[in-house]
Amino acid sequence: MTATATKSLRNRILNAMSDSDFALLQPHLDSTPLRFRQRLQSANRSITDVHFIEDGIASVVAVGAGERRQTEIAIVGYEGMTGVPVLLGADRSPCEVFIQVEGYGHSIAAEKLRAAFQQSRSLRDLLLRYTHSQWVQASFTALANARGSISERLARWLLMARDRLECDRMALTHEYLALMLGVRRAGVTAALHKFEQKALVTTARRSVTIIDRVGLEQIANGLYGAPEAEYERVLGPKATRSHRAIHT
Amino acid sequence: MTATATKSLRNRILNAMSDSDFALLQPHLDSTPLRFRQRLQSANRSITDVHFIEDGIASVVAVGAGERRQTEIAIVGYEGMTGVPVLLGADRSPCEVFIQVEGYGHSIAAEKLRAAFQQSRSLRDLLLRYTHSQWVQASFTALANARGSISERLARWLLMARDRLECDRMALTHEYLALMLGVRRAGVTAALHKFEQKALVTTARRSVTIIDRVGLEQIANGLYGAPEAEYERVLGPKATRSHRAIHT
DNA sequence: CAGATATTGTCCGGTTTTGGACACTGGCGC
DNA sequence: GCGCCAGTGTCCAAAACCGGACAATATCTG
Repeated sequence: MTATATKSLRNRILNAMSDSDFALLQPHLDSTPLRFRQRLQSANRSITDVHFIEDGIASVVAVGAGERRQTEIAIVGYEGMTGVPVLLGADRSPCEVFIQVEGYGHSIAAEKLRAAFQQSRSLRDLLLRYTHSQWVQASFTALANARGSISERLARWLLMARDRLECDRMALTHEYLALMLGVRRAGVTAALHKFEQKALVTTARRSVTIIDRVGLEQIANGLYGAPEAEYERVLGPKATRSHRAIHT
Repeated sequence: MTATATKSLRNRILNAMSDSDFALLQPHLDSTPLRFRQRLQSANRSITDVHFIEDGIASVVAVGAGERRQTEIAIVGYEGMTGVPVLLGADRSPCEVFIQVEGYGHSIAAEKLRAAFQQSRSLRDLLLRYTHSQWVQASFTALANARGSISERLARWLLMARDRLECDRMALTHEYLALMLGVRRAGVTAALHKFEQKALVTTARRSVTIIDRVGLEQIANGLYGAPEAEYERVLGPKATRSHRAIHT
């Protein structure tokens, strides 16, 4: 709260916690840039630190046997955090986490977070509620993958990304989208063309811009919405408190 | 430990916990049958009680908009428990849980479990480690749904069910398997025929019997194994302690 | 034993997706 | 100003899968 170099926090988890809980974490928080394709966690390797994201998008990806067998499980933006396994007492998991859209966040050493997690019941409750919402998101990813067409899944993905970037224009390649959805690159191209014909998005090289959000939600056909509602339900309304300040 | 009506516990979570943690739960545990198709949790309705399964299989299913849009996220047998959202501080979730293969288990009121969860650090750690393993299972379900063929997914499912029933013969209909995998019933029939031709299983009405486990693992093609290994890693080896006894 | 019902076997056409390939293009570095 | 190349548009044949339907066979009920 000193006058020098304060920065407002956007991360909704950090914002939602009590002052005392925040005080537990603040000494250990480091503001760090999140560069494109930066790997925050590797499969089956110890998770050293956890990131509360301020801007950008991180992907949680399950990797099976064989390099081509991977797909996105969940995405994390300023509404969330990476490293959920740390909370659950697993120092590692068979999933990778990497930055899909660059931005920045606040990192904290896994042990420090874990210590605070053990110390404060209210912090624990908050972080576990977020864990629940991420679980729900993963569940609906599984549902979307089982029953959804490429168009439906792509629409869902674009909407989820938009929510987290709070910006209609997203810099992504078809190749990357295909990797995330676990489909062929050409399939993404075709689906985007359909969206463009219906005036739902405009595309350019490395860029997709949403121009009809409601239309996309209709395309997503029920695959978008439930996890988002669940997040709001358990993490409370967006503006519970004014943005917290942090000095850097 | 009285001589009358003691029953050995098979549930691996109950078996893995310390005596004192078990003592916290035991007064509230009720042995209950789990009947076929019994619904243990409904989507978006308060979870009243949690089940530590002793025998049988429960399915966690995500239901989207439209009745046909549902698919299995995770399965739970004697290695686990239902009601993970209760641990995470959410009294409900947009998923259903119901009994897929009948058996029995020990139920406990959600508030009682939650109270014990808050009271004992070690109990909390254990239950959260299980939560992690269930998350990993759900992640690989999402991966399987995205990238796996019907055969691969069916092989994975049969192996997971076999692990939980510890029995090679399973009583299930193609219709039900199709519902779980989120595919057409005829697709399951065709895949089972392929398995039968390769002498991996034998089938009968309402019955599938695994006769070549290793062969099925090969069919599953990397989709089976990782979640199972993660469970063993975080929940410890199977026979950490002798089976606990409970009087009923 | 005679339905009635549940379950499985099978077939169809049509759609979606895949794997692989190749041409085109916009923008960057030199 | 030119070449390079990541990124995109497009095509093909083959496979997988779907929705729907109907027949055949177990199993159950009375």
